[in-house]
Amino acid sequence: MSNFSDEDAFESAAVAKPSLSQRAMAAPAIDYLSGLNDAQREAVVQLNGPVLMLAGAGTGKTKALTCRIAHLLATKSARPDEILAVTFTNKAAREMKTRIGSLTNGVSEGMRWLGTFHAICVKQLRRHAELVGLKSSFTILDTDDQLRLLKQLVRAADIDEKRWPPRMLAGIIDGWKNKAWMPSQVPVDEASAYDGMGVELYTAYQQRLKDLNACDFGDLLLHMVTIFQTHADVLENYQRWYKYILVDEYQDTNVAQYLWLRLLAQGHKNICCVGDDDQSIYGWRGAEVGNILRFEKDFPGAHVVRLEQNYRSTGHILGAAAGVIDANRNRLGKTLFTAGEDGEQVRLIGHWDGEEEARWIGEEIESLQRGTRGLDPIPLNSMAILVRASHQMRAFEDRFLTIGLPYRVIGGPRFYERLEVRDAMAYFRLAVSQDDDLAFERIVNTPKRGLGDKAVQTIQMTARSNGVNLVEGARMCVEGGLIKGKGGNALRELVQGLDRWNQKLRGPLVRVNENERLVVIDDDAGSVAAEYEYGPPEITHIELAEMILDESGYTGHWQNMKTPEAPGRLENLKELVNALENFENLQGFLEHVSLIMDNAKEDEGDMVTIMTLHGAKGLEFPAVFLPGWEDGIFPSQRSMDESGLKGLEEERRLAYVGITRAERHCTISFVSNRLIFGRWQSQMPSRFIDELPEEHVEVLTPPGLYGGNFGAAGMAAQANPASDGMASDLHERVASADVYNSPGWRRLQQRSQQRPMSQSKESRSMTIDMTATSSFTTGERVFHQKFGYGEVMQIEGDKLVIEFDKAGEKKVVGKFIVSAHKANDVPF
DNA sequence: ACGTGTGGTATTTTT
DNA sequence: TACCACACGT
Repeated sequence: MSNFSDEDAFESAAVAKPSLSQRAMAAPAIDYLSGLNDAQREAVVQLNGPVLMLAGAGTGKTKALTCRIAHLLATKSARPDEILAVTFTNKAAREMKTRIGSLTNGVSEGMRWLGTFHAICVKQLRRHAELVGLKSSFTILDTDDQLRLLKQLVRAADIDEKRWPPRMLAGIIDGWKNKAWMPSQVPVDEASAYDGMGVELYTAYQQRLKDLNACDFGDLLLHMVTIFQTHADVLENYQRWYKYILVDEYQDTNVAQYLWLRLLAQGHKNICCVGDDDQSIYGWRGAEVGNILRFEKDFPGAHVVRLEQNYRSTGHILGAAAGVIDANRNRLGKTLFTAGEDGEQVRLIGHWDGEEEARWIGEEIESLQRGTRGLDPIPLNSMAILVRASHQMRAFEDRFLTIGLPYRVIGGPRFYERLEVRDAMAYFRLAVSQDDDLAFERIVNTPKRGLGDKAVQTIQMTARSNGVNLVEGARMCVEGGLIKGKGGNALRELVQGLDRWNQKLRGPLVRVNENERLVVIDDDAGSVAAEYEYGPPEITHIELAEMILDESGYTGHWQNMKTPEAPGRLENLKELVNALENFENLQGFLEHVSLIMDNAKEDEGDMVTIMTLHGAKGLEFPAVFLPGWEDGIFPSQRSMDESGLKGLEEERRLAYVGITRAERHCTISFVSNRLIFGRWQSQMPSRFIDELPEEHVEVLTPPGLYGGNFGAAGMAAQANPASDGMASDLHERVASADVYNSPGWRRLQQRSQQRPMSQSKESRSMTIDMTATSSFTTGERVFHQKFGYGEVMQIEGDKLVIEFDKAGEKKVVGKFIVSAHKANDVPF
């Protein structure tokens, strides 16, 4: 079937210098085993056969994993290139690589198969692309391209895009690919998804991808699984090559990844999977916790090692986390313990609304930073706010901006997902290959060239009827006079630019004469006679990139734009060009960029981190704040609606992940009233709060004269079930009812000041007004960003009359005021 | 062809 | 409330 052979596929590996590894082996072995506890050591030295390493949060899983690889190398069980080590993120892969490197004196250099699922699959697929109808030069589409393509197909199928958004189709197809279903393998009961057109469109989409010589992320795995399943010879070669297989975050694998792994491990079964079923939080993305739960059945006789000693968190934090996760059924079961101190209890506090929650956390952060309750000062870098959904970040950003607290938001749009970066990349892609129709579509009228829908359609028609790519089609349109005037001229310039940049990229066309002197030939047609070849490029790929962005008018486009975000966009473009330095050429850059969607550099300086719970997995912080623990927010209503008990359990694991990020301080909070989609809603505390064991929790009383917070929570609890009657399944109602009788709930109620309160708008806004100023008292020293320090003279609703030291008497809204004590401990 | 208005919608996001 | 996508008007 294929002409693939060991020598062929692994040629560079076959000639890998044994001398290097031998030299390293000869070097005194680093004592990597001594720093391990018993369980870790067992997981490291049990080299042969299937091993499942169940590694709880903070139990030193990466350490065990890297030591295991070091051990494989040190015992010469495998050469570096015979080890397949798979991670989910580039970050994890990088970290693993460096850590192994320091354990082995650099032997890990040769680990060519250490990487993400996707990166490794690309490497494989480039060699066997023809087996699935692709050329090895295939391009990898990002989600943006994918969506645009699907949109075209949906439109062509004459489907109502309002009722059946292409996004949804993208999700459906992704889901199918995650399950390793080719169009023909989609079960009948699912095939009719998307207005009965699901499979039909999936088929068309795959065909379109093939025509474009492209694949999406899901295809990378799917194609390799297909190849392995249909070409036994190819599979066998890989099975023989990879002597040992290691998998990180196994609980997050989807079916396609699972099949890929199982196929590769089938021979020797030397597979070591590391994971934690309690931290499986990507089910909505196709991850199957079942994969890890089933491991022992898949690999009979598997060694199961539990890492349960936690080195990260205090006893109370672990206890709280354990209490929550304990409510989940169907766990493999681990009990984390620590040799360290109990530390401080997890703190729990309720607030009137989100604004007050943000204000309180802001002050709390500042007091931790100053050092409080006899604790050492904690730098901002050691603190994080972890939210369920990114929109919750805003309240904190607003607040921190007004009080001037430095913060960093992680997990916004990623660098390579930014509009301007994608546009620039599209230009680069076209310079490399004019066959990239999607790239052309993207930039043909960016910057504005006066080419609208009609012009683009003409180009597409011309290209299609002549069987050429869009660039060629555009050329024909210009030369044939189909597109004239301003737009025509601009298009001509663009096409000429693309040709020019492509020439710069390839270098001048040359020919070697008898004296072996390079002779430059005028390159006109692009058809190259056999005796000609391209000389070395005259300019570097970095200069070329700058030239492209400049000559295309793209840089100018942003320079002329006076919108506030324009400077940032230019900044990103500069950064993009800077990133090129790490690569040999543009092609190499593009190849990697499609897979490396890392966040751009993290800002320097001492700042609080704000991020989602999902983003926080794998990280740790001395102090963690977990706001928004309210039913509907967290656990998220949507998760429960869509996935029922399964969804709830995944939310609970998310809660577990959140708590276990904390090393020493963990503060959970909830509010009684939240503005959701522009509506004020009464909130009920999260059911997870009542799963926190009482002995590990300290309930805080919020500051403020009125202290109305818990009263409000009581109101929310009463209001919610009544107004919520139509919602939800039995399980949920039972769970809600439980809240009233739970110890946690009674505790909260006892503390509450039952204030009569109607549901009317007036009374609610009045209450809000009161709490808005409730943190201040007359005579209190306060600080205002603009007016500086002052003293509260009078409180009028939500406004304060303040006598400022410098600015005199002013009336200001309470939310712009911050108590002075954080800036000055003993002000008066 | 491009800018403005309106209505519909609204998690989490490793690659 | 806020944003985005489309439809409409110029």
